[in-house]
Amino acid sequence: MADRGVSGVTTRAVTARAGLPHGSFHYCFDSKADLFAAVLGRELRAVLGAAFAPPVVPLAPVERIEHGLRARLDLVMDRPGHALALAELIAFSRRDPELVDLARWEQAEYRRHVTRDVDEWSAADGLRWSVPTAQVAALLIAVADGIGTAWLADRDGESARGSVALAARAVASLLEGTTA
Amino acid sequence: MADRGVSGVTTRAVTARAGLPHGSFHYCFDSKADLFAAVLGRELRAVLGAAFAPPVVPLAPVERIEHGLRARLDLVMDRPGHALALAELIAFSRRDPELVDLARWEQAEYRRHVTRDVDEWSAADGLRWSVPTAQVAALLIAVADGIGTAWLADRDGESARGSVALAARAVASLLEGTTA
DNA sequence: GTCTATAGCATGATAGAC
DNA sequence: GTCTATCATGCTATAGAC
Repeated sequence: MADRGVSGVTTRAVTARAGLPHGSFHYCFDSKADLFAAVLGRELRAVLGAAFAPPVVPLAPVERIEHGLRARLDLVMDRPGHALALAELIAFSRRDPELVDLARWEQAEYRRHVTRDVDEWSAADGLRWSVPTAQVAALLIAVADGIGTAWLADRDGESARGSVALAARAVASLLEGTTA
Repeated sequence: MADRGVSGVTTRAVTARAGLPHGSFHYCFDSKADLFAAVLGRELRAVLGAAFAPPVVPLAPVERIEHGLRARLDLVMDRPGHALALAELIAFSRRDPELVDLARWEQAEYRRHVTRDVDEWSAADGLRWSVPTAQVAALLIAVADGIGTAWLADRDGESARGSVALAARAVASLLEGTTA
């Protein structure tokens, strides 16, 4: 999928890459939709895990936010084909009722994770937000997603990193008692 | 494409929907890739046009930014199938060298437009940004994109509008001489 | 220009030998 | 469980009648 895109994923291509005969496909997966569901589930869980794997060192708010956004961007920049494929698979899966539920659930879970993460370090540093942290989390996720998507299109790393730094400053301004 | 996704766009489906015989396809378009290029080009130009069609009334900076972001979000919310199809087509087109150049060019053009727009109303109101406006534009585009994508997934309009309002406040904090 | 018919191929899935 | 062979279908594209 990373090499040839979603449309390049045929049962034949999959088994050929695995060095297996074509017929073996259907006793590993019931159908192609079944394979897509498995891949989507695994990848969404991987993104969810990776986003919080490295426990962040103590940092000032702006740096902390920037660090989180950068981690997401690095994930995309390190494996563009991979990120591209996942984006394509997610876009594709929005048509399938079963897949869309899976993606939706994982996304809600992701948002809960980010919200809790923001809650935790804000509390630890005695910081207060001027809006509910769930809303801050939703914005952070949207920003990270948008910056990653933009980079996938223009491959302009400097611009993407600039957006990250800028976004971190902007979001940090939503902390109470801050001055721009 | 809006109804059945990119994979549902077959030469047969297209001609059937148009009430034409199948053979007519290839004297309207050289190939299916040709059709995709035409659709992508038209849609990208439409987005580019719509984003600046309604000349905004005099507003304070935060409201002005919020208005712009809302306009983009409304485009998505008004025609989810349409937005979904475009997102899928863009994801798909990143595999094709010819299509990717088209998308890239239009995206650069879009960024130039937004930059100029920000420049214009900032100058008119005598406002100054603490970073180059091109960077502000890149962030605005990423934010708008991310919020739209999030809404396409969860269909939570309240959350999306909240993100827009929040993003507007956050971005406005990048204006010089502002207090959060 | 318009349309029918078909070539030529790739696909997802399965039947059935071993 | 493993693999070959094949089915039935759907696809893009084109040839050729009118």
